[in-house]
Amino acid sequence: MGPRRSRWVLHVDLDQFLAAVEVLRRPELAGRPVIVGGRGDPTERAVVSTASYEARVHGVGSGMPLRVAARKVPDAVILPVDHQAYDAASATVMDTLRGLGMVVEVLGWDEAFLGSDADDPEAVARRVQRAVLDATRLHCSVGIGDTKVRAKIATGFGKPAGVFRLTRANWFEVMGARPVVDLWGVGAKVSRRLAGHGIRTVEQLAAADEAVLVAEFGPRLGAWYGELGRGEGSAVVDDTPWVARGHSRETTFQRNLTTREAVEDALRVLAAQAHADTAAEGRPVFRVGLKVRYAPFFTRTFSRKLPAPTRSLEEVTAAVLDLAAGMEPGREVRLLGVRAEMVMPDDAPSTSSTPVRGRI
DNA sequence: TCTGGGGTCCTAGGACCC
DNA sequence: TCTGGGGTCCTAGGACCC
Repeated sequence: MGPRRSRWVLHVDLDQFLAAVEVLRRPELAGRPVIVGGRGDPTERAVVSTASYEARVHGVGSGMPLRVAARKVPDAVILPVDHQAYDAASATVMDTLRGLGMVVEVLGWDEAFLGSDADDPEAVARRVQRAVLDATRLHCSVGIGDTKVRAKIATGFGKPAGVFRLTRANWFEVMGARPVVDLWGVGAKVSRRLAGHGIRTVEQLAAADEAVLVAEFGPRLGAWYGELGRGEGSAVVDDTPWVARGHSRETTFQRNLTTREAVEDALRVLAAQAHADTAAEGRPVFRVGLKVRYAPFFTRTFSRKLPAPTRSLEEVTAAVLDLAAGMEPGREVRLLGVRAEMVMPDDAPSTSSTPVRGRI
């Protein structure tokens, strides 16, 4: 179908997705605090990917060290991340959404935008929830908006398993007095920089002088933050399949690496994995990156454009090892990562209008 | 509390060229 | 001898999202 502007944007978000999938295949876990993260071992260096609502009431959330989560909820069931299981569940959900006859833009494992021209979007939302539940036994929440930003933010007010409508008509009533960090695309850092200009709430951001925002954040981001405060932005839902810019593999070592040989061995493995991901797409690599996190927690990146795009693992590996020559000798290494950026296919869409576009 | 892994996009500064 | 202005490419770093 391609990009479509429709009357309504619906944002569909599965509730506690990873934990819900785990509970489905282990029904005895229903009602218990379930935490999914790392290899499921709270003594390891790992963080929480998803916690069930029963675990969240104890203050456990995504990104929290597994060790800490386990201490907060001693009787929690801690499970390893099982990519294959979530991929499969996600595929069923997305196929179900596509089967409803609307444009579907997949945002990640557990999220999608839908475009609808219906007179009664709440009825559409309920139909979506029913279809997903029937097909997968998973619950989802649906945000209804007149822009993507509003639809996305609306979903949070619908959770769990609800529907919420956020449009130009109620944007300031609902969001105006809230802190800017509640906006999709504003994090702690930007929030702090905005506070430096006396901008703390969504309505203050909406009314902010664009020249001030541009001076602080640059031409694109500055203008975009202003729009964000007003809930404005794209309402185009695009089902064009996503084309990855690159692939990366990184590992946090359970024990820091201390020798040159250990670093090189690890880099060969990571380079081979990243290269395999690009090879699976049949696209050459034009740039490689190396990420190093020294102990205790200091991160440095190196990258280099290759003399010419290549499909060769040997060339990718050689470039990575060459970049590693820039590492500080003698410092303990906590994490290593390798990134391979691919040549874009000729028919790929150039770039999006939305600066922040994280995907899983 | 001691901080994962896989992504994306933006900005800034220096090099280089005209 | 000192000094322009603009454009593009490259790399590092920052911020955010799920």
